Amino acid sequence: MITYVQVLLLSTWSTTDTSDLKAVQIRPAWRAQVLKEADPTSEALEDATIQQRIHGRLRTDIMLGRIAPGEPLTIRGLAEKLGVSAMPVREALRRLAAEQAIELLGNRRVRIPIMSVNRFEDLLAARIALESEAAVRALPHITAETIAEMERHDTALDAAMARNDYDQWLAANFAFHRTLYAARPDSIFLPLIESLWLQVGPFLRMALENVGPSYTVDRHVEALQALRERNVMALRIAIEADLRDGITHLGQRLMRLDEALTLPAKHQGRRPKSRKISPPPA
Amino acid sequence: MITYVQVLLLSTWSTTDTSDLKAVQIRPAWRAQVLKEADPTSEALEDATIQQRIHGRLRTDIMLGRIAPGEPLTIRGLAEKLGVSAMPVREALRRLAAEQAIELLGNRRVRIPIMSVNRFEDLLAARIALESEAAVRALPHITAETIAEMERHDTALDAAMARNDYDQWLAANFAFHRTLYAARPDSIFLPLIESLWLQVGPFLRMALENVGPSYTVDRHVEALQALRERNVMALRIAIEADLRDGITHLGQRLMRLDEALTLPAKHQGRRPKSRKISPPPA
DNA sequence: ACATTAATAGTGTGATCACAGTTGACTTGT
DNA sequence: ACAAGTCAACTGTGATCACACTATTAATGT
Repeated sequence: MITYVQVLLLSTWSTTDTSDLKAVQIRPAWRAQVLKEADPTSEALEDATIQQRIHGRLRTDIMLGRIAPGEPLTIRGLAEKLGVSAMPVREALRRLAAEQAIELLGNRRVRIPIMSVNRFEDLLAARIALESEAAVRALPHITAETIAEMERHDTALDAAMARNDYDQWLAANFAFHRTLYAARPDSIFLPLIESLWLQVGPFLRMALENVGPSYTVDRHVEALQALRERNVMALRIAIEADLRDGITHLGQRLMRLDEALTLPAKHQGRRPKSRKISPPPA
Repeated sequence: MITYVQVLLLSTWSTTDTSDLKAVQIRPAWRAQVLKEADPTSEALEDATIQQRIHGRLRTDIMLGRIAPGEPLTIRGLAEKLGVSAMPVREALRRLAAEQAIELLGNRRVRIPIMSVNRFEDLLAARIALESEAAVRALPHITAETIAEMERHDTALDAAMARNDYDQWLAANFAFHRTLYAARPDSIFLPLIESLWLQVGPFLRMALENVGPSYTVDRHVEALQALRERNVMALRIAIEADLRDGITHLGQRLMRLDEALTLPAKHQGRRPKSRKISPPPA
């Protein structure tokens, strides 16, 4: 008899070290979902540079969690896959690294950053601090059209949730918030907030696929109501509650994970402050 | 090759089906801490890539306001000035653009973003929101050495102010705050905050040269006192007061400076109309 | 047999070149 | 003398190649 463990995938990586092995079944849904080809969005090629298109594509792929953490990302590989030269790809990757979306490790490896309890809590706190402030500062610029567009995104969100389309669910959720914050012209908040989304996206996607959507109370309608009433305090509360509700109990399970994992591996000692992967001993 | 996963334990059950079994290693908070790229603070690294050195140098130059807004920045010009090829320079510029430090205009022009009243107020609000939160979250990790280092930066700040050395004044001020926020390991706040510093830096420098240092009350000693007492509320208040006091009445003179900035740069090209980032599919 | 070493394929970095579009000083026309 | 038109130099973008280094595979030794 074999004991199976249902787990929430946080990250994957590869190595040749075979010490300390345990058997776990991996659900097929976790298999690496590589970039979908022929993404019909194709925001109008316009006159954008190739680097911009590559960047935008990889950006949405990461934000919506279409790229699994641990999946190998190489310049030449992406260039060949996307049918372009290596030049635009490396600039796009450099840009994504500056946005904290990917990590460029020193050993010629690129990966999506690993999620940890501390990092998750920090990301949530930063999102609440920035997004509630951005919402309040966007409030004076809200028009009826803005609210209408947010409502459209909200209905798209419900529809996506109804058919368990996590991809569209995440996209609609981000679009809902983005239209709110982008109402203020020349907002310096949006780039910072989207950097946070890029860091949370891959984890949210995996959490959704394993736990399912967790919105019991629709905070979006509360936010919309606060917008109509021009109620600053209600808006701030709604945004914070939206972020906290949709995420917190994922964070609670994350806590248990940390306990469950630190316990059996206590003999590994404290986590090293800074450790380099040592080259093969000569 | 073996694939490892970092997982969150959700549930366990038993069965006899052994299909689709894979070997994984469960190690909590495992971090492949290979040297990350771009440690922005310490640019004195010896084995860094050329692109990293260029990026770090331009980064501090912008943050301390050594590059005047409107000064022409070209890839080949910087490459020749720094004695390197154009390749590292363009990647460094791309990275700085992603950090909101510079603007890549559509008409083949690069510039430091111009300051406006709205943008300045947004930057101040974002700094307060992020930095006070980062300070509070760093508080549990503060040690005596941290406070000692911050005091050293504070004395350096006073010394720089005494001799009107705005360059060192700004550097010491940023270093003071950075050591505080960096006390929390793996802080995701620091990159976001430094992005804000990069946007405020050029303007602060110009304001200093035109108005002079404006610290009447030293909020840094209050912050240090709050750190020693582990007083969360006092720390938050001190940080916010520090940012607000040091900047606010600079903002009052912002109007005149804004005119002075936009006036001589009339032929710098129009603001890019389509500066928004490509939204994900909705 | 297993660990160690050598070899090979593959990686990011940096340099150089071609190209289309822009800039800005110069030429030209009146 | 002054404005409009012109052209050469310059710009960022993208492609291709060389190089040092790495990780994976294959060969080797004990």
